[in-house]
Parts: sequence; C-alpha cells; structure tokens
Amino acid sequence: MKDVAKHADVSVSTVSYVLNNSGPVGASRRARVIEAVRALDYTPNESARNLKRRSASTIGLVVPDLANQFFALVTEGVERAAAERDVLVVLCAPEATERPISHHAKLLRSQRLDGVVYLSGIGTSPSLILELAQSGPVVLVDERISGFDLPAVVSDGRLGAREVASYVLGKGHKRLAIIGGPEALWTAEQRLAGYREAIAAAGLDREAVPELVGDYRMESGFSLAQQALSVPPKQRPTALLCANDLMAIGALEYCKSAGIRVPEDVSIAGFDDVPIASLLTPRLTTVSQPAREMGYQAATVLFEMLGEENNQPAHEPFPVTLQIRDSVAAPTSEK
Amino acid sequence: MKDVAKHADVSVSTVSYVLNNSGPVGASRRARVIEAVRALDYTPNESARNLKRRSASTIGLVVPDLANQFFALVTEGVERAAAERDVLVVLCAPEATERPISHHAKLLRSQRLDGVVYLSGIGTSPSLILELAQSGPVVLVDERISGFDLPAVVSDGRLGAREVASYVLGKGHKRLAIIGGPEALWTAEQRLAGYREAIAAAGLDREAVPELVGDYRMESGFSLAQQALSVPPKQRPTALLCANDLMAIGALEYCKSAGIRVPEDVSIAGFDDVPIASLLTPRLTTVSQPAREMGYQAATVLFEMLGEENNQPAHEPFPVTLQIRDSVAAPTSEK
DNA sequence: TTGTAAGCGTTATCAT
DNA sequence: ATGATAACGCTTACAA
Repeated sequence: MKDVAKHADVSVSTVSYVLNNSGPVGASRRARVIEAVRALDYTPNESARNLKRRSASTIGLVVPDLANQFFALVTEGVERAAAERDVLVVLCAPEATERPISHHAKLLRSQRLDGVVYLSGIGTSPSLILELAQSGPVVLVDERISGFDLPAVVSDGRLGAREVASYVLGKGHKRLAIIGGPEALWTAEQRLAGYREAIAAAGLDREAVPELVGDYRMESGFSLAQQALSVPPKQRPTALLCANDLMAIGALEYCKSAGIRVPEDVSIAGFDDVPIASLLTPRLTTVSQPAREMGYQAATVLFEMLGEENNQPAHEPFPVTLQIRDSVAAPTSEK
Repeated sequence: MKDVAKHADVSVSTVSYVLNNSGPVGASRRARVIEAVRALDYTPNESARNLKRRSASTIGLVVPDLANQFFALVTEGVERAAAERDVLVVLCAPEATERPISHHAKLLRSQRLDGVVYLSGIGTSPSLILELAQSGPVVLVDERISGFDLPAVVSDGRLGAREVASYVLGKGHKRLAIIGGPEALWTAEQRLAGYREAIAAAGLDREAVPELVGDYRMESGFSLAQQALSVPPKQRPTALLCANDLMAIGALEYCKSAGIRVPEDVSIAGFDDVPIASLLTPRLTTVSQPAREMGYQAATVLFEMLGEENNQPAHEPFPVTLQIRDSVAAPTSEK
C-alpha cells in the first residue's frame, strides 16, 4: 500500500480513502491511485484489515455430516448468502475432525470467526450449544433449545408430520409404527407431535401405535424397522412413519433384505425429501423442506445480528410440502 | 495480552514466549502466565497473529457441487487433514455463489487463504486454473491439466475403467455404448482410455462402440441413455458404460421411465461408487475410489507445499476397486 | 532468562 | 481536500 501511495505520489491515507470510499478525494488524485493499483496489481491485505476492524468477514458453518444431502443443500444456501456479502464460510465438521464444540467457541473468541450457523442435525447437548452462543452470535438451523430462545431458522415440521401421517391414514392404514428421531432433538419432538395429532384426529388409539426412538441414521432405520415388523402378522404395522429419510431408507433396506414388499406389504414414509428419495425403488413418499432457502435465511439472520446491535427478528417457520410418491399405498386387505 | 502480562507481572514478550514455546521462560513465571491466561479467559487474537506471520492458517476448498456425495466425502478428508494442523477450511462453491475463479485467486493474494484444494469435477478451463496456481499453492483433486504439471491427487481411473469394462465384457456383452464425461476433463479421458483398452483386449471393434459425450450430470445420463437405446433392437447396446455414477443413475432413470429392464434388457455400470449407488434398485455395479483418503492426501500435499519450500512429492495414483453389484448381468440371448 | 521496541498493513483521528 | 501519525494485538530481534 505504501508502494501504491508512492507510485501515485499521494499519502497512504489517500489510498485508503479511495479504496474504501471513506473520505473525500480529488478527482485527479483518485485517478492516479486507481491507476497505481492496477499498475502494481495491488491487493489489500485482509489480515491487516481484519485486525483493524476486529472482524474476520468469516463465519463458521457447523455441519454434522456432509454426505447427508439435506445438510449439503443447507450449506449451499449459507454459501450463497455469505458470498453476497463477501464473507467466507469455514466448514466445521465435528464428525470428521473429532473436535468438541468448545473448539468452535474458541474460534469465535479469537476473532477467526464472526459468527456461526449451527446445524445440529443429530443432536448436541444443549449446554454445549449455549456455551457456544455465549462466545458469539449463533444461529441454529432446524433445531431449537427448549427454554432458551436462540435465533433459529426452522421449518414447520409438525405440520409436515401431520400431513404425511394424515395422508398415510387416509390410505386406510390402521396399524402404524413410528420410527422417531433422537429424544432430545427439537425436530424429532415436533415431528412426533405432528404424527400424534394426525393419529388422534383419525380416531386411533395412541397407545396402539408403537413409537420407536432412532437416531436419524440409516442403521437405526434398518434395525428399528426390523424390530417393528418382527411381530405376529396380525399385529404387524402396515405402515412405517419415519422421522427422516435416512431412517426411511434404512427401513426400506431392511424390507428388501427380509423379502417384505414395499408398499404392498408395508408402506413407508420419510421426512426431508433428500435428492435421492425420488431415485429409490419405490420412490419415497416424504415431506420436503426448502433446505437451500433455510440455509440462506440462517446466514441472513446471522448477518443481521452482526450488523445492527438490535433486533433478532422472529422468522416464520418455513413451509413444508408433502411429496406423494410410491412408497405408500393402501394396505392390502388380507385376512 | 497486555492484561495477561500485567496480571502475571511479566512482560508481553514473556507471555508470547510461553504461548508459543518460542523462548526460554523460568518455571515460576511460566506458571504465573498460564494462571493469568486462565484467570482472564484469554484467547489470542488470530487476526493479529495472521498479520504478523503473513499466513491465514486457512485453506480454500473449491468444490463444484456438494450434493454430489463423492465431493462431500473428499471434503471430509480435507477437513480432517486441516483440523489436525489447526487450519481452517473455507468452502468455495462457485456453482452456488456464481463467482469466477479469479475471485479465489484474489483470496489467495490477499492472504485470506494460504492455499487451495481444487476439485474441478465438472471441468474448468485450464487457463483459469493456471491463473489460480499463479497466485498461490494449489492442489488438484481427481484432475490434471495436460501440459502443466500441477500437484494433483488422483486415482487410477484408467485401471478402474478397464476393470469394469472387462467385467462387463466378461459377462458376454457384444454391443456396448459408452457414456463418457466432458471432453476436456482428464478423468473423462482416463476412463475412456480404460474402456477402450478393455474393448480392444476383448477383440471388439472400437468403431462398433458408440462413445457419447456427457457432462457428468444426471440429466445427461438420462438423455444420452435415451439416445443410445433409441435404435433398432438388433443394434441396441446391451450394456452401458457410464463414466460416473450420476450419469449411470440418469441412465437408470431413463430405463425405468421407458420400461427397459435393468439388468435384463440392458446392463449399466457406473464409476465413483457414491454412497447411494448401493441403495438403488438394481444396486449399481461401479468402481469405488477412496474419496476421503484422496481429500486427506490432497490437503496433506498442500501443507507440504506450504511448509517446506522444496519438494512437490510425486504421489502414486490411489487404487480403485471394482464393485460388482446387480446392475450388470449377462445379456439375455434373445433372437 | 527477561524486557524493550520495532514492525506487520490497515484504518481513522486529527491537524493542516 | 490531504497527509502525518497513532493505534489494532501480536511476534521477534536485540539489548540488558
């Protein structure tokens, strides 16, 4: 920068002024500066800027599992919002790196990160998240900590769950089983609540619907489906409501391996509408959430927090859409 | 930091010494310093460090499409290698952000990034990549620029392609079609070369095997499969060699939509072994690459470049593994 | 062994 | 409208 100043025969402050439009500069001098910048192929040193401005123009994105396409889509949304503001996004994959959340807290305090978008996904202990939130601005995606009201971007999972469940029930199923998500997770609770509402509305006895607790991973879908379906035929559920697509896929895999036909013998519904849901055989009936938009929104909320000291705008839950496909059919009226 | 020094009643340099083990410090003073650090909950300001050290402890990862699980896995590998060195990984998704590569070049020069791992995937013009490489250390993954010998981490795609093609030919297929990748891409060339070798080895006429050019995306797999199969039955290929899984999936989708049975009517083979390959019906025969390891290795190579000024170690191509599954069978000897 | 002080490249305050 | 100059928080000769 000194070089630029010299080359343009002005002072460094003038250079700074034109670079940031932060001060009045005479036309001729301004021209000389931009000319010098070009001539020397000058690029401002961002480290120095960051030091001065006490901000890194960088946010963190904590994502449990990139191979989960739902997360990948959210990530794209975050990326886009950040790019619009010339902010960098650093990936934090606790799963892959085996780092505790406290590490991210440290990143926040050390100014390497201005804020964090947190995709808990599979469930982190609330206290850890609170620790993180103490260290700097945090926005949760598709998650909420009961009791504390951290900024969060969510979709209307309860409604979505009610809708799929109603749809399934509308097909005439009388014996269902629910393969739910981890107990501590807000989304899991919401979806479970939605299922229950629909079941109650259909006049079914809630006691008659087993509620299994999974962990949102394929394997648990597999083993819980096995568990749910390993009962005498007359009690066997004719439909499985899975709280996310991964578990639904696991359930599907189990059925394949056990020779149980879907949807003829048992219907399966998922949640999330990951890109592969429609590529499976049968195509998975599920509920889609606007993943990219949610990521975009989350980042936007974060930037609002970073910008103004003020508001923490309440955002509506995002709408969800029932995706009716082949994995759900009417129960075959055997016996 | 000044506060810490005061609290411990030492000078700032002493604090710095203990924080970095960069100087000899007496036991008692050292103890006082770490005590003070704890007491004040001090976290070093990384921006200042970066300014001083002229490095950002941050690398960039350019990835065209996160929803592609192969890339997601590579990303996990990169993350892990970086985390081991306390280096941050910033995500650059040109697709999502619509930013030209020159932008990444600027990031390199402005010290926001120390280096870049580049996953071209779908193909970037070589000249742009070279521009990037001029601005700082770059490691390519699964890609190579012909003529220039940039550091790159690759797998033995040619071998893999030969193996899968041999396997298919071994099943007795006489009429094949190749759905290849973008012409400029090194991986696409390699795989094509491998296919050709196997075809020649089987004594088939190369002219008799149509080589279609796709773009590695599902849609092109769909439409090229349509094109390849829309010929009189006696000339119709009985097997499709797809240069990646996404196109294979597209081909599969086309067959489903057209009522063509796989593998009974036509066999399909892919490349990459993305996680969903084994979840499809039929399960996709494909070639797996150690994606996570490749990412890890790429980051490692980059760090070597950053560390020592010296070597640019030649790395062996990673091994590939043929995954035999259901989507390939012997041709039905109709007619 | 420990402290002093000179930068690192910017921005911003203040005279001019 | 412009230019010195003092921070920003840290590292590192160099001096003591």
